[in-house]
Amino acid sequence: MREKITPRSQDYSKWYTEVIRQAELADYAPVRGCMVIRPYGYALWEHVKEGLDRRFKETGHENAYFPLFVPMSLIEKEAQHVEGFAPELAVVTHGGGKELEEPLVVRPTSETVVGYMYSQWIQSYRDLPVLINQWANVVRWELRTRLFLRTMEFLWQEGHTAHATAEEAQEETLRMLEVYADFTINDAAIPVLQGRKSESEKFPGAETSYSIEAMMGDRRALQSGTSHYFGQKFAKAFDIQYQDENGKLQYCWTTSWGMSTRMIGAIIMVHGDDQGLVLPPRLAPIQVVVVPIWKKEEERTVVLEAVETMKAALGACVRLKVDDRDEYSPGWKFNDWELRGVPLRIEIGPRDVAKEQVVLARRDQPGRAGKSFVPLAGITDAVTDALAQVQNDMLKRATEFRDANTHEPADYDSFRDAVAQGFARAWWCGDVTCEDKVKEDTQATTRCIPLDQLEGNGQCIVCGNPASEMTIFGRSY
RNA sequence: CGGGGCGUAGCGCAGCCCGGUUAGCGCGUCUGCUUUGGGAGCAGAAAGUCGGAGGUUCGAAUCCUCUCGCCCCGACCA
Repeated sequence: MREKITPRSQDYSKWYTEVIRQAELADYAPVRGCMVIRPYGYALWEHVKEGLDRRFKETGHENAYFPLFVPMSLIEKEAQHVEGFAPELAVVTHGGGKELEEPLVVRPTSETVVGYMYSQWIQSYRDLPVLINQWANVVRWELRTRLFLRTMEFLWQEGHTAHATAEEAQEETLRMLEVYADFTINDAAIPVLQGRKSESEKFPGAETSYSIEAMMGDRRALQSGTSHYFGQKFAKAFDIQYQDENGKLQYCWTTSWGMSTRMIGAIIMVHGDDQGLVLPPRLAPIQVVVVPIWKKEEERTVVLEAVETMKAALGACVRLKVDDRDEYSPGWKFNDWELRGVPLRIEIGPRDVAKEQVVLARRDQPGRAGKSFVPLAGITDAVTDALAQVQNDMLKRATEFRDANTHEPADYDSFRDAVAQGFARAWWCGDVTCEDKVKEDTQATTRCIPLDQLEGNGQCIVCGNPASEMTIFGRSY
């Protein structure tokens, strides 16, 4: 028998790890800080990928692949970029039994190789914009790791674009931020705040960084996607130039944006409960699980026949799994599929077959509250409606939770309380010393400066100086 | 890198302080029978270089020295 999961209230991080391992999303690898993504976890990732990839294509992007190794000299071309990544680089110094003339960095991100290639591919304004995405793995030598949230190697997607004008590049940066928000809200059912990163939280080498920020079940923040505007910094470092309509040589304006397997961590922490995972229907590898129930052999035949009929009707429109394993009892299966977060469960036994109905149970509403009887005749509509309803309710619940834990403190004392319990939305002058003070006092950091700002001005919550922007503060992962 | 915890069967642990012959327990696994509407029962079976190296001893999971690894908490980060 599988162990009961540690309740979230008792030890949130233990709960998180246990859910991942017991639901078989991932496992620890023989290398410290690395994980194996198991089939169920990978299936979830594949749905994340599909949701994003479709949106990238819809916004005009193409996929390509750049190499894993980056010559050290390329990494060093952009000063702030090296500085930011140097401490977490994995470097290959030997190959084929010999010491390499130039060490190869295992990419922590690909701006540099991409920049190098773009400088060769881009000659004319007619070559622009270049809109490329790649699905890849990257390595960052993290000191403290956690499954999905921060592993040494992780899977992600990184978009890299080059444009003829600053405006175009800025538009692209915000467009992709919007794509991330759209995916996260509508597919992952996770409400997010879109905003700009402070100077200190910026991506190394970026002119402006944007992120989407979500609140986890323990009220901490998770940066769930980023989009960067580089201005001409990378173009100048990598000599990405084009000739404009007037024959003048110009540097490109570039962007990059990424979302990673960390998203899976967000899904676990935003929706999960003490029973385990709760997956949003749009991304769930299995949307509906059918648990047939019988006592006698003849009942088994009748029940399985009804299941087959149902499968024929439903299988075409939802990702359906029939759990006809003989070795487990129905109760065991209920618990098992709840742990795995399957959004809907159909129970069907001899009594149901006789009444031409099934029991439909919602994962997001545990116990009797989430159960209802549904006539077999209208099963397809009932199931698709229920899936849509679960998806909606999950987003609604997560949004209510976040809003209930987001405060607008009036003074620094209440700000400290607010940030200890969730998010604080407050005026901030933009000065790094205020940011540092907050971090020291409360461990909280600026998460982002939301794009949606109220009219007017206020006073910095820390120093009292005039401030023109409201900022979200919170403790983060 | 600082602090804490842990390495004994697939998983979770006991045994260690106080050395003793075939190293236990629960879950899981396998076989058989009975079961199946919220984590089934009985019977039987397989499975362990006690993280590694060295030492002390007639004898080491247990004592000593060294070492490797992992997890959790802090500083750095998608």
